[in-house]
Amino acid sequence: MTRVSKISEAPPAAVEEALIRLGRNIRTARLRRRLTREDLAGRIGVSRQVLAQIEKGKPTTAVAAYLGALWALGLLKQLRDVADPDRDAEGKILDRARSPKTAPKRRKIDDDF
Amino acid sequence: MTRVSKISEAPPAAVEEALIRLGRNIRTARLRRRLTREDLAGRIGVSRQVLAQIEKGKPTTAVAAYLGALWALGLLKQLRDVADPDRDAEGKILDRARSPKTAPKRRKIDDDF
DNA sequence: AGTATATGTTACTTTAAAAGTACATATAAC
DNA sequence: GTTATATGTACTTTTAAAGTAACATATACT
Repeated sequence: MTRVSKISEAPPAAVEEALIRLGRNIRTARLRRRLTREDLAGRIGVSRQVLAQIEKGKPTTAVAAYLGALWALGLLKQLRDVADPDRDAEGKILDRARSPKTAPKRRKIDDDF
Repeated sequence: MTRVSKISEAPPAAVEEALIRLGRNIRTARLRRRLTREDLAGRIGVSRQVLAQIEKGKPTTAVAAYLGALWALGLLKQLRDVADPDRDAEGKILDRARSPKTAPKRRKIDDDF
């Protein structure tokens, strides 16, 4: 970020809620394990301020910091199936028979006549 | 990032693999939906370069950009249960009966005498 | 209650993320 | 094959993320 993206500056409600929920869950997991912010932050390799922001669901924080928190809490495996193609029913339907290496071409200018 | 964190600079293998897998899955979902990087990036609100890095699993990219990609692909709901306290069996066991607002105190200096 | 520790918050500095641009290459469609 | 579009890559500028430090407040424990 920096020259912060629109998605980070004003995330859609669904994204904002997902971040807040994820942060809250990380906090709950930390407290259950009797870890201080300083402890967990140290294990992750970030400052305790960054961990505080993760627990608040800050959008601009590095994805690795979030995953690192899950990892340090032993919860990373729960991420394995997210966006798994085998589970993407919608995608399977759309993907009728092909697997292109790039998206199909769409012609910028609509055929006009 | 910037003054890049240890977790981003040299992520543990499990985190790195999770990022690469997630990025690859996002790419697969995009192609199945016949979306160009430019299209999807536009919907997310990031540049196409950032989307390219997401698809590679770049650790330092903002978490909101990743979640935004899942959101724009209709895959965000799969994240709901990640780190869900109700599913955190390990945490439940550790959390024998209490729910403190801060971590318990541990005494920095070992009782010495 | 008192005290030590945990967490919240702010200010400052350093540094790289992201946008924007340009050009090269790869792929799809013909 | 040709051509148009998609993707890869490199560069510059701008700006805020993350580290560090300091201090205030909240909470846990006795």
